[in-house]
Amino acid sequence: MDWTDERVALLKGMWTNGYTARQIAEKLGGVTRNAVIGKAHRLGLSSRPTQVKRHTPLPIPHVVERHCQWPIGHPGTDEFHFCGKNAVPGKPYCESHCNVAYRRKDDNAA
DNA sequence: CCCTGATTCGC
DNA sequence: GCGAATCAGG
Repeated sequence: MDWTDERVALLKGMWTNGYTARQIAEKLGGVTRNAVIGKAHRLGLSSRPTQVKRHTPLPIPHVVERHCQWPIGHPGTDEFHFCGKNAVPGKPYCESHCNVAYRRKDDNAA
C-alpha cells in the first residue's frame, strides 16, 4: 500500500480530528492501525490522548449551514474556535476545509 | 481482560 | 520509509 498524498491527507485529517488509528486504518483500508500510527508518527504527528473525548465536536453535516464548522485549536481553551468562513451550501465546511474533510482520490484537479 | 496510542525492530 | 511486533497507559 503506497502512501499517496490523498491517503496521507485523509490520515492526517482524521488523526487531527480525533479519530482513532483503527478508524483511520479501517477507513483507508488495506492498512492496520499499526501502519496508520507508524505513518502518523513518521509524518511528525504521534502524541494523541487515547480515544480523545468527544469534546471535539466532529462537525455533523447540518442542513442549510452557512458557516464553516471546522474546529480550530483545543476546546475549552481561548484558542478554540470554528473556522467560521462562508461554507459551501449543503456542506458544513468552507471549500478548503471541505476539501480536507472529504478529499477524494479522484478529486485531483490538475 | 479490553481498548488506545507510542516506541522499537526487522524488512 | 513501511509495517508488524512489542511496550506502556487507560
